[in-house]
Amino acid sequence: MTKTGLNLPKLKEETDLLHSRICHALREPVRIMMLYLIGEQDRYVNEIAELLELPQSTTSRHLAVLRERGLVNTERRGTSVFYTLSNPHIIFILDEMRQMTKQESGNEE
Amino acid sequence: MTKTGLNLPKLKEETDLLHSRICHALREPVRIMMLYLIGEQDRYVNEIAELLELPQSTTSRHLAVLRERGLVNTERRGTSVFYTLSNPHIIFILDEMRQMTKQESGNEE
DNA sequence: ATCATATATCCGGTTATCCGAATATATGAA
DNA sequence: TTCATATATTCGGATAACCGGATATATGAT
Repeated sequence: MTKTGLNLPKLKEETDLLHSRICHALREPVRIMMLYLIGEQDRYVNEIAELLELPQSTTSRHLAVLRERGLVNTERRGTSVFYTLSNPHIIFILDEMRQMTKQESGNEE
Repeated sequence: MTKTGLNLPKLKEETDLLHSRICHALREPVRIMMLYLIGEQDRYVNEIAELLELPQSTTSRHLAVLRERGLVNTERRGTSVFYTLSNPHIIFILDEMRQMTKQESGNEE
């Protein structure tokens, strides 16, 4: 009989949450770039579109995903909408992942 | 003119790497569960299938994704194939994300 | 009110991923 | 070799996410 010391139903619940909040948001590489850009400083939509060389509608849609998942907040300033990180810890997490993959690409045999 | 102190091309490259290695692997909640199960102890395919109540082919395909992305390694023992974490740090990262979403679900207003 | 700018949403079409049954492959035992 | 078990892969079909042009909405200035 297979066993585990993990509380599977509880872990499943938390996993579904972290998946829908974070993993889904990180599904597209450009969204990760957007988080880094916003992490550097608050930014408005066209600024991000220009830096990443993306159409405005595409940029806005990606930002909407980040917003819906709660990773960023918005703040209107005049006609612009500034995006801010709701929790800068996401950058730490991204850096950890980045670090991990960098290590591994060196370990190949 | 829009500016950033980030090295965008380099960041993009590293972001693409972390995305294809990690984010893509975490695209499905069951794959996250699999990492936790394997992180607890080395496990073979049917064991994982049973614990997660998934068909064998589905389980094997998901494990293949984790393998292709370099998150797990395999080791044959008799007729079974044991899966192991190639880098346990992934569990730390998952826990960080889990923590982050738990905090946020309490912050709602 | 009208215009210019900034952002969000809608639209259709395309592509990628997923699923699980069925099949193929690999190992060990008889 | 033949059989049983364990795992991997193939298959067609369904679903979900993506794209960017076009359009709608919101703000501020004249």
